[in-house]
Amino acid sequence: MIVPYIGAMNTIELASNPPKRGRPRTFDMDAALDRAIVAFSERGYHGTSIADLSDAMELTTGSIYKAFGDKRGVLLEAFARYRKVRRGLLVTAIEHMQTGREKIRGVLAFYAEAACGGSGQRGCLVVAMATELAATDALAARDVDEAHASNEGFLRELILLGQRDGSIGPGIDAASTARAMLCLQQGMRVVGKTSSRSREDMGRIVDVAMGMLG
Amino acid sequence: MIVPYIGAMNTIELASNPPKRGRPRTFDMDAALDRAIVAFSERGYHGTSIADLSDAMELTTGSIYKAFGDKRGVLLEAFARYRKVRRGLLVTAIEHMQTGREKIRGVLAFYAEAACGGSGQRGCLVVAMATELAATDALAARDVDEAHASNEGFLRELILLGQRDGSIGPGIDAASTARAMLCLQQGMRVVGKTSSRSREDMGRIVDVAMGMLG
DNA sequence: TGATTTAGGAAATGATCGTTCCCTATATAG
DNA sequence: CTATATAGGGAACGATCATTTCCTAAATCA
Repeated sequence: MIVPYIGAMNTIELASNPPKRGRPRTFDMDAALDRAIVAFSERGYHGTSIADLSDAMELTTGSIYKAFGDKRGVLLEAFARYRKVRRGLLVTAIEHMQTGREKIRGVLAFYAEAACGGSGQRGCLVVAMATELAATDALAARDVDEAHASNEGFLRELILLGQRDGSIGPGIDAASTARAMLCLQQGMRVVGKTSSRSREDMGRIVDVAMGMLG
Repeated sequence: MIVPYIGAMNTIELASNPPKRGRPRTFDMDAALDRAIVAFSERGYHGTSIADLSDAMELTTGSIYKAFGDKRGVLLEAFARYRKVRRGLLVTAIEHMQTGREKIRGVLAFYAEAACGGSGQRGCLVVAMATELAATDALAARDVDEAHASNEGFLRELILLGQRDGSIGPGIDAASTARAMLCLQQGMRVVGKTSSRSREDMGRIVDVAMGMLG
């Protein structure tokens, strides 16, 4: 899915026009990855065996290795899709909001909601990869760091937007506040894994966190 | 270490005066657990094999099973010690501070410091257990939830202290603010795993987070 | 059509996993 | 001293792990 950058035209061509030789793939790659995301998020990388993935993705062992190379390949592709899908949902969730301040609240509420109930217990793949693999897998660590930097940057831009539209005071340090909010997001996903806290409890966290905007 | 509850006197007696029959233990239990904590925090539960533990704890396979029953037993004891040690260090770090507000800052700074550099990459055992085991191990999930509740309660009491000593305004919702700060703590440990952020960056997160106290 | 290429999948493989066994060592109890 | 109880530790065990192999199926290319 993610192809190396060569140039705009080539990248698009390679991504959307894979070579049409041999028997075509019959399973739905996105659906399979979505199921892998659930498995890895719930049980972690080492806690998910190929047999588990085979069950979850509804693919045989051979097909998994044919399509992804190895177990780590499944994780890396699942991670890339996870980021893409979650970012898409997040952007949709806040695009109708008017001010930078409201959008920031929307982002935090998006994570608070994800940290509740079933999706909360399922957990966040970014958090799972960070805690389990960052220390031993350099590529995984880079991916996690990229995801964090991206999320932090997204928040920072929204704070700057809020300062331009006047909904956030000019005295706020956008970079540091974005970083703090990134930590809050990731922490909600950790706390949500055991979810003895209600949706209302998580919602109030958002209210409190908005205090960081002055 | 953990003994079944029989009665207050018996419990204390058993815990502090283990029966003195048979060959006495020759290894240092706390030192061994400290090494297990490092191993589990770095690589996670499933990512740490008995052979890894044997290397880290400087104990043979047989000795580990003799002393802890099984791999999960090592984790649970390591977790208990992790909580005890960290709480001790935290209490010491803030006891000289005068106001509730200052103590809260001290707590956040304690976690910010832990999230930096080597200890940041090593990671937090509470976070590791939450993300990897909460979904599949009910006892581990309960332990994590207890740890979170304890940390949240600790913060809440400090906020209430601050409201009594006047360093924190009476309008602050102690419960929700404590919960938000718990998330921030846990999130710092997640982000700290890839630690491309400097000690100064983490320090500024504390400044921003203090804004939640009004 | 026949050659080539890629996908799907069952069975086999070697490595590593967590765990147990068994023997020795060292303490206490009588 | 003998019996008993617990710790230390190496070797062995069955289970499970990730991965490979090999065969069939289904597409394109010439």
